[in-house]
Amino acid sequence: MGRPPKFGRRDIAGAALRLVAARGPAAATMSAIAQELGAPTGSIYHRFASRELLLAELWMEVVESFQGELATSLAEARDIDGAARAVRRMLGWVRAHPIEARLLLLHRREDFVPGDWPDALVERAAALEPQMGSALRRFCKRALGDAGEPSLARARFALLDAPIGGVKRYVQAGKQPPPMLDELLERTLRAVLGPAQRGAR
Amino acid sequence: MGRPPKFGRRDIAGAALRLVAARGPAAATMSAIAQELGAPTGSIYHRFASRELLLAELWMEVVESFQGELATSLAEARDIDGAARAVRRMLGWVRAHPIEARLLLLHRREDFVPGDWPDALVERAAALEPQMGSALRRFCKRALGDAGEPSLARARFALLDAPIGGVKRYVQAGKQPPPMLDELLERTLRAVLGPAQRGAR
DNA sequence: GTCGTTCTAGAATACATATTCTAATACGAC
DNA sequence: GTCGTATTAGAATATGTATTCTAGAACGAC
Repeated sequence: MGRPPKFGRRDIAGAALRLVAARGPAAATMSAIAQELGAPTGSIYHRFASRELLLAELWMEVVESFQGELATSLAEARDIDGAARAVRRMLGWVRAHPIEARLLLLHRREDFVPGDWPDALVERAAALEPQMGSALRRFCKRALGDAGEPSLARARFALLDAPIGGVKRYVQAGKQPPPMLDELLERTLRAVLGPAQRGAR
Repeated sequence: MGRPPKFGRRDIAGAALRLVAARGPAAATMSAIAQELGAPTGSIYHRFASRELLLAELWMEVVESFQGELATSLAEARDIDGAARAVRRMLGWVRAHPIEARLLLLHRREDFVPGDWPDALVERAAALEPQMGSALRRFCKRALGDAGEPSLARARFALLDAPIGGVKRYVQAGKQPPPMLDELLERTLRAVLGPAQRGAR
């Protein structure tokens, strides 16, 4: 019953994603999204109560995809080699999702959701922080035998900050991260998390 | 002659900087800046022709400060130890300029200057890219004996991307980067740029 | 003191954007 | 075919922001 939808949530979110990737969140105005989609602005409001909700959901989906994969592969990592695999998989995600990577790595949450999360998403948002945090903590305990703050900080740097910092340049340039980056990040990982002086034979 | 100024360019830029650091570039509206300063909006236009010009100049100044210091200390680096010193100095800059660091590291140029640079600043802007680029290239030649793209990519990662990625977390949190970060970044540097298997000994 | 000039003050304007509203449509159920 | 309804369509509205404009104020020169 009722007229069949011509523009679904998926389509709308997709149009917004393309705009964000190409010209940043500020460019994703309701009229720009509508135009990108060939729809009137009114139709968008049949699917999303507000622009904020639309962008918030878009952001959330991308973060969940990225972080979900990373947390999963980190949960499987039982040692440094496993961690190296997790980093490689993160790069794999970026290579496989260049558009989403631009949204995620080139912009901040605040540019999508200024202030607090809309009520409809607080629960999903609340699940995000602990997921990554506990994945890291467990990994530290398991692979390094210690989940104290110093170890945690090391792991955060080697598994998150350095990889993200390293890959951002390529995402920004619209290029695929080169294979060499995998190697650089693995070296970094071993230098930071590896046994202190294993090199001495 | 003429009425003495009550609000100078310096004051205005300072107010804008505080707003950007605290709530992002979008929050630095002309009225917000005026309010932060206790001035009417009109006065701002006596100093800056437009909001775009104001923000562009602010951004430019911070980038010049940051990059100038980095390029200088990189120019002095004659080997890996020198590079490590340069990285430490970069962290020093961040520690000494926490507000400016927030502007620089937490936001993108596009959030300040959408599109091309205003005419008044194209020259200054044009000088920025080559400065860093040639500093890196010279360093590679001098310290690594090779300025090919692979070496350059390594140096960019070890000297720019990894440090920036690592420090951003603390800047975001409004905290000083801990001393441990210096150590992590130095390890990274040596792992990425150092002689391949020096460890065997 | 008067004049010329540089500035403060803040109201008025122009414009862009999110959101709402009213009407028209296209389909399934009957 | 008629009815009910979810949807398209796009004009109308409300709000926020950059910018401009008009007065008036404060100083130095003379």
